[in-house]
Amino acid sequence: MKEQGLRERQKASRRKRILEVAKARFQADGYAFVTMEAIAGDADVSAVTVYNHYGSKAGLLLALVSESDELLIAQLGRIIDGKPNDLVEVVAAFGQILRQHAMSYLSKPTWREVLSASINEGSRDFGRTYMALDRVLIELLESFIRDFQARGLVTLEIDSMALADCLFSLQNIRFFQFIADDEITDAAIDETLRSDLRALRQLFRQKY
Amino acid sequence: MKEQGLRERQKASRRKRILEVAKARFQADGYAFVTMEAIAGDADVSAVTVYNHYGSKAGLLLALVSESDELLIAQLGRIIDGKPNDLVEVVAAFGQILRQHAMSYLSKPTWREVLSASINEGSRDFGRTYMALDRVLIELLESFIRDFQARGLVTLEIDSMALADCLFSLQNIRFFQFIADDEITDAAIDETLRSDLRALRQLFRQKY
DNA sequence: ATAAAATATTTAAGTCTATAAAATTTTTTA
DNA sequence: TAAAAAATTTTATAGACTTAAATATTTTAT
Repeated sequence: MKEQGLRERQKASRRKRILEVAKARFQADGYAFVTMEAIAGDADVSAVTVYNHYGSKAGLLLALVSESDELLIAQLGRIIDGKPNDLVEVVAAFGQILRQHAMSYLSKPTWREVLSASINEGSRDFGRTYMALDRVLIELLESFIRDFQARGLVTLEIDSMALADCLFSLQNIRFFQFIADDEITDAAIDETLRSDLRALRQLFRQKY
Repeated sequence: MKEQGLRERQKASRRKRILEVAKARFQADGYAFVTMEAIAGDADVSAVTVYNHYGSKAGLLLALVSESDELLIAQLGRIIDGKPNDLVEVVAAFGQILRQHAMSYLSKPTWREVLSASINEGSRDFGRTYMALDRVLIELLESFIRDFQARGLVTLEIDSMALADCLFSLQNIRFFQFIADDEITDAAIDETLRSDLRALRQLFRQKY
């Protein structure tokens, strides 16, 4: 740890306080109904200070989301403990944990704001923050694939990174669809993802 | 055609005029810099009327995008004319045409607004409009797959709809990534998509 | 210890999207 | 031709976001 002056500590504590009250407000009243003024008021700062720290209302949301990551990663890591023998099951479990974690944290409408913002801010600072989470998840999935390779269940020929990226992406777009539609259930998306992998297996198993 | 009263015709013509000036303005000045007032002014209506017709600025954009569909579908339809023997090539061509069409119509920043809005409005009216386009594209891809099946290149065992949905989705998330990042080239995404399919083929070819 | 520099926050003012209600115009219908 | 219906405009308002200037407050250099 490097020496922190008073100024830096104050700034960090203000920043933390803003995020805390934002989370409480979002959960209590729902994202759309919370004004930036209200958050600023709760945190005893001016609205402009909130903007200085987080850039936008969506920025606050993205900061909140990336906060919840350690927990998610720990949960996902446990998939491999069961020594699964089927990669399809791993991908399905991966998707399911992601969706359940997401739903335990925010509602679908609020997640839509998150995804929407992450695309819109794609190239900018905290758009990248969100992308960085994806990167971590892909690396986790890659480690599972390498485990399969080590156990002789997946051929070493395969570029584990490419496969991880692809399987994660497939899972991810189904996650998008899950979030986009209020009616779609977790079970329905799970079945879609399995159906995806089934179709791909059938396609590539045949020689042509 | 059913008989249209004067009122309906006036409404339709106003609606059309609004979309036309919006398109011109967006292309000339860039989406972010165009105000709703400016569009309304160009179309000789009040700003509220623009909102009445299209709901929001993003709504205008989505209406514009779905306008360009017939052309796209015609172009995509031509893929099958070359009688390709490799489904991977079909998917790659599909993605490439989609990206090129998109880029000829709007810039990446503007497309980010479109995608962002389509997620955010997921459940509502024109969020569905955008989803409907996806549906059409999936059906087109399915017809290609059935063509492959008819020619004995793909086993009849496969649920062509499930495969089309899955392959389109994979292509689609790569499209999202293409749009999200200003730096990524068309060629890079093409390679990623091919690498996806390569990895999947290697995975499912092996027996396990 | 203190003046100067650097940093962060606040105040104030304004732009733009979006919505709502009331008033107005125009077309349709009886 | 008067009443009803439909669409638009006017007016007013909330809230996200931005910018510039003013105001502390901490840091640093003396």
